[in-house]
Formats: sequence, C-alpha cells, structure tokens
Amino acid sequence: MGRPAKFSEDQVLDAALAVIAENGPGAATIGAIAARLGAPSGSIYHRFGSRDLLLATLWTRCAHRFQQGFIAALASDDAESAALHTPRWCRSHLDEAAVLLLYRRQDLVAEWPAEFASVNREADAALDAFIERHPDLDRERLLFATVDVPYGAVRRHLLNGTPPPSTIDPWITTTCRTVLTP
Amino acid sequence: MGRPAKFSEDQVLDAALAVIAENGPGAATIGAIAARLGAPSGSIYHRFGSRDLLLATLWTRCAHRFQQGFIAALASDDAESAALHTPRWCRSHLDEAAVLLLYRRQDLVAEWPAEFASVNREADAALDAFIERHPDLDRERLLFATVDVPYGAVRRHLLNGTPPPSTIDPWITTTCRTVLTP
DNA sequence: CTCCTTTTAGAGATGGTGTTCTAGAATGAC
DNA sequence: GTCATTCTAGAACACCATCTCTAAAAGGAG
Repeated sequence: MGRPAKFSEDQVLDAALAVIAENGPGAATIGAIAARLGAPSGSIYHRFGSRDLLLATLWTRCAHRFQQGFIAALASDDAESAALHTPRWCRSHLDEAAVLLLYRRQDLVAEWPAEFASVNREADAALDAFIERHPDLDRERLLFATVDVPYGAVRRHLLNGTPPPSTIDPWITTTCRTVLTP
Repeated sequence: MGRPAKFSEDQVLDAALAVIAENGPGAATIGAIAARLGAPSGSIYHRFGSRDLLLATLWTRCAHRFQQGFIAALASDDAESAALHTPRWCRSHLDEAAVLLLYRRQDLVAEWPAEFASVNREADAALDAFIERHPDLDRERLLFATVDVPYGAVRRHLLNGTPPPSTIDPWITTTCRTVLTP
C-alpha cells in the first residue's frame, strides 16, 4: 500500500558511501548525497530523519559487513586468518573499507545515536572467547597482531584509493605468528 | 615599530592544536580557536589569511617536528630505532600526534595551499638514502616495518587520548627485525 | 609631540548546510 | 471511482562559519 519507493534505503546509503570515499566526510552533505542519487533532499529526510542518523546507519552497515569474516575466523580459532581478513576484505570492498578504516565515527556523525550504541559487541565477544581459549595470550597482544598491524598495512593504500597489494599478506602473517607464539 | 603582537603565531597554532585534539577537526572553527585564545577572530585573520592557511601551517609544523627524529634514526642506519620513534614521540607529544596521525590533511584543509606542497620531501629523501644503502630491501617492506606497523600500534591509544603503553615497543621491534632480515 | 606602522577589536556581509514544510504523484484497499 | 497511505519534489527557513571591513589602540622614528 502507498506509493512505492523510487529510491531504496540501500541506494541512499550507497550514494553516501560513494561521496565519502571520493571526497571525504566533509563532502557528505545531504545535498551532495541527494544529487549523486538524482533525488531531492526531501526524500532523504523522509527515510532518515537526520544526517547523523543516515551516516550512523551507513557506518553500522559497513562495520557489520566487515566484522562478519573477522568474527568467523576468530571463532574457528585461526588468528592468522583473522589478521588476513582485513587486507582481503579491503580488496573486495574498497569504498566501504575507506569509510570504515580511514575515519572515526565522530568525523561522520556529530552525535552518535543511542540506538546504534553497541556496534562492536559481537566482535568484542569473539575476541573475549578467543582469549578464553588461550589463557597464555593477553588481549592487547592479540589486538596488535590481528587488528593493529593489518590496519597499518592497509592504510596507506586505502588513502591512495588503490587496493592493498598482495605482497603485504606474508608480512602480516609472519608478524602474527612471531608476536603470538611464545 | 608598530604595535607589538599580543598573540604570537605559535600561540594561535597551539590553540588550534588543542581544539582539534579535544574535539576533532570539525570543531576547529576560527571562532573556537579565537575563543580558546581569548582573541577576536579578526586577529586570527590578520596573521593567517584563511582557515586553510592556518591549518596547513599547523599541519606542516607537526609533520616537521615529528619527522626530525625519524629522519635522524634512518640517517644513522638504524631501522629499529626509526620504527620506535613513532611510539616514543607520541608519548611526549600526545596532542600533536593525535592531529598528525588520526586525520588526513584533507580533513583539516579543504584545499592544500601550493606553498606547502613538499611536506614530506626530507623524509622521502631519508628513506631513499636508506634503500640505497641496503639494495636487498625494497621500499614497501621498509615502509611496512618502520611506518605502517608503528602507526597501527599507536592508533588505538591515540583515539583514546592515552599515551601508547610501553608494552608495544618490543612487539614493534620484533616485527621490524623479523620483516627486515632475510 | 606628530606621523607611521602594526595589531587588536568586533560588527556585519556573504554563502552554504541541515532541516522543515507544503504540495502533488503513485499505489493498494474498499 | 474514492480514500488512505506512502513517497517524491523542491521551495523556504534558520543557523552557523568564513571572511571582510572599519575604527581604534599601541608602540617606534623623526
């Protein structure tokens, strides 16, 4: 019932994604997003009550998509594969990776809406479970090997807008193994 | 001759630095910077012709200060010390590190002024010289060990506003050694 | 002291952005 | 067909930030 939507919610988010990946969060004005989609700004506001709500939704979508593979790798008790998930995912999701890894939430969203509070709950739980199974590891060390190093390895290339080359993978793996084995 | 300045150029830059470190680049409006310094906005514009010019100057000052130690370590042919420079400098220059490492130039400065074009010339030259002396190394590998990994190790802590703990240093050193020795 | 320069001081013009509001178009239910 | 509902469409509003402009203050040179 009612008029069918001409622009889906995901289409709006994709437009916002493209704008940010191209010109940074500052360029992600409602006007720019609407223009990219060929929609009037009113339609955007009809879907998402505010700019903050729109960008928080986008951020959450990106984070959720990214974390799936990471969580799965941790759940199968494979730290090296978890570490490699970052470069791999970046290669196949260049724009989303740029938005997720190059910026902070606060750079996109002035005031983070309460309903999006626990974006990282699942990932945190996966890390906790992993630690639980490996009492000789501390959380900081695990984060360094599986999050921080892959992130650093990938960042420069995301800044260029180019996919991270496959040469970095063995460096990440080696680092992971070296740091995590006593 | 002429009226003596009540606010020095560095004072203005320091005020901008504090504002950004506290609330992000979006909060670094001329009004906020002036208010923090207790100066009227007109005085800011008298010194720095525009907001872009002010922030570009700040960025360049940060980058220059940061790169001194890095360049020196590379010049003395010590890659591990170059890698450790990042966490060390972050500890003693928390605010500047946050501005320099957490944001992109484009996040601060809409249009980078031409006169600040070559911020990284010296650092690039130091890297080139190092490579020249170690023909078995390629540049990407050196960047990974001395730039990317330390950067990743430090980022989460800068986001918290806390100095990176000393526990990360041996991980960085180990990574550096492992990746750079054939 | 009188000129000249530099800087402070802040009011005001300008432009752009988030948001709201009203009107109209498209569809399903009856 | 008529009504209710959902969405498009874009004009209008309010706000905020950058930047400009004018006047006055503070010192040095002659």
